[in-house]
Amino acid sequence: MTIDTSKLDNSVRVRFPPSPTGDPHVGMVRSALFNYAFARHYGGKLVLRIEDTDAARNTEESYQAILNTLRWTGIEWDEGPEVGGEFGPYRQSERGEIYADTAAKLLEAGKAYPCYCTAEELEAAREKAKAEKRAPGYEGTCRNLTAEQIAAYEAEGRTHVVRFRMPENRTISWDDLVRGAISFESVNVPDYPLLRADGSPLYTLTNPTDDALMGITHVLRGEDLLSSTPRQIPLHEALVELGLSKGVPEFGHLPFVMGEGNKKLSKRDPEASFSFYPRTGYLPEGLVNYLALLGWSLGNDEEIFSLDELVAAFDGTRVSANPARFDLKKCEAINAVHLRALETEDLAKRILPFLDREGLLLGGTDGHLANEEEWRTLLAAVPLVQERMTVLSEAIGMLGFLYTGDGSDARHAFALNEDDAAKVLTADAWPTLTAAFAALDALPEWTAAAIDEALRTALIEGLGLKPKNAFTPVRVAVTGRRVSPPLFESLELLGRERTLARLRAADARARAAA
RNA sequence: GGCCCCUUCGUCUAGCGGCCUAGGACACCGCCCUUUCAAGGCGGCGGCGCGGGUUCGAAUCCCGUAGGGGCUACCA
Repeated sequence: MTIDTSKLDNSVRVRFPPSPTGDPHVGMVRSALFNYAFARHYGGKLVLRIEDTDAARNTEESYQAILNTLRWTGIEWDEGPEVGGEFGPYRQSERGEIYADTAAKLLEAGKAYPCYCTAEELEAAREKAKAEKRAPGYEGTCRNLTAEQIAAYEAEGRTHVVRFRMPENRTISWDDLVRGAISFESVNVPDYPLLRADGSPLYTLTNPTDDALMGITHVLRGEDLLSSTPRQIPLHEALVELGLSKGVPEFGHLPFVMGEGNKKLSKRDPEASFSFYPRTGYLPEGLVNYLALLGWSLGNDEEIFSLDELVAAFDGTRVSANPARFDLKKCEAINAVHLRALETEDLAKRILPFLDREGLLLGGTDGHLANEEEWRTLLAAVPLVQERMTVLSEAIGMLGFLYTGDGSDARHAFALNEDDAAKVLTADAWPTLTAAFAALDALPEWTAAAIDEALRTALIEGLGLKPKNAFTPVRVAVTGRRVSPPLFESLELLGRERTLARLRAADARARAAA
């Protein structure tokens, strides 16, 4: 909203700091995307930092999934795991000494203090405050302990956490990149823990410390962290005072990505999980485009753009402060536009793994998913289905009939969709099928144009059928479904042998029903 | 409860005092095209939460109010 562009040059350094717990979430991907676009737009750097300070919740699978997610999406990080950088290491679990040292300095300077309250005592205080309708935060019990009191606690064998000492009577404010002026009164921000009783660091310490130490200039993160900003700013200031940091970063809080109802998109919703998209056959181009639209717009009426175009346009000034509802229908529609724009060969390559996953391919040599014939068929079929698809997995249903065999090979055998067959291959369909068989069996030249002419002559002129009634039984007989790619081209691709065999089988079925 | 954020069609948004009888996209509904389904074309439905101000003039500025959301951990 209000960005001083004079300060935004190639010194821009932003970061994406995921916590490797669970499946990557689309909200997380959007956050990474905005940071990436912002960094690239200003010629700056994107730092990937893994915030794995909660050993109990982190998993290696999640860590790998995050890296794979970013790669699939096309988000490249300039510093971080696997690429290194001068501010590493980039996994917080490997930065223990840095945090211990920082905490010690904070403690020594009086910016932080040991707190001997037990979890039970804190819980009791919270309950009491709630009952008395007071703010339930930490009340500063140990904020001004004397040396004697500390010694007494130690003698008791009590352990302590380290708390940050919030400044008193101060208005903490900043100019949020997304929301403009925001301010909190420090009395409403309790002293918060930096170190656990076992001495291990908490997010509250590691996140600002690393932002400071890694020279982060702009923090673009979710709105859920907005209320932690007033505690982080004084910590940043303390780090500057201690000579550990050059300055306090700018903050921008991105709107939530919502799901059904008015709740944050939860892990319950299948579309919340990033893995849904590659699996279903969304394109990176499509997902990136849609995700960028969640809280951002180009400003004109254009909604279709590439990652590069996003980078070119994303200056950080057009981010909306409103929460955005995730709309899978629109995501599909955007994806479909990108899918339709693909070159034939490109689309064919992307479809291949889906056919393979379904067991529809015999496969080629040298690790190719398809043999030459299968690949040629696909190249010819792609133009027929391209504008009928929104996601890649749909190719399975639409093209499956071309990749089913007669049972003698390793592929799935051809099978009719039972619902469609029951509706269409009825008793009165057999004359149509018989006539179609005869016309095609006699056809000298097996091309779409010739098939078209032969079927029209035999069925529409010969039997006096309406096109819809003439072609639907043929379609179901040969492709197995009432909805298929264009019929004549489909028959041409399928070939005379399989077409006639399927017509004959369908004819027999229809006669049996008579 | 306290603190903070948010509020334009069902959804995502454009709009930053007059260009707005509010524009686009998705969804939805018609019609056209058509061998199915799509795609495409044309058209339709549908919105500034409410109340006060400020102003010649407010979706746009201010105040209030209502509603929604977040935070309030020795999680991140």
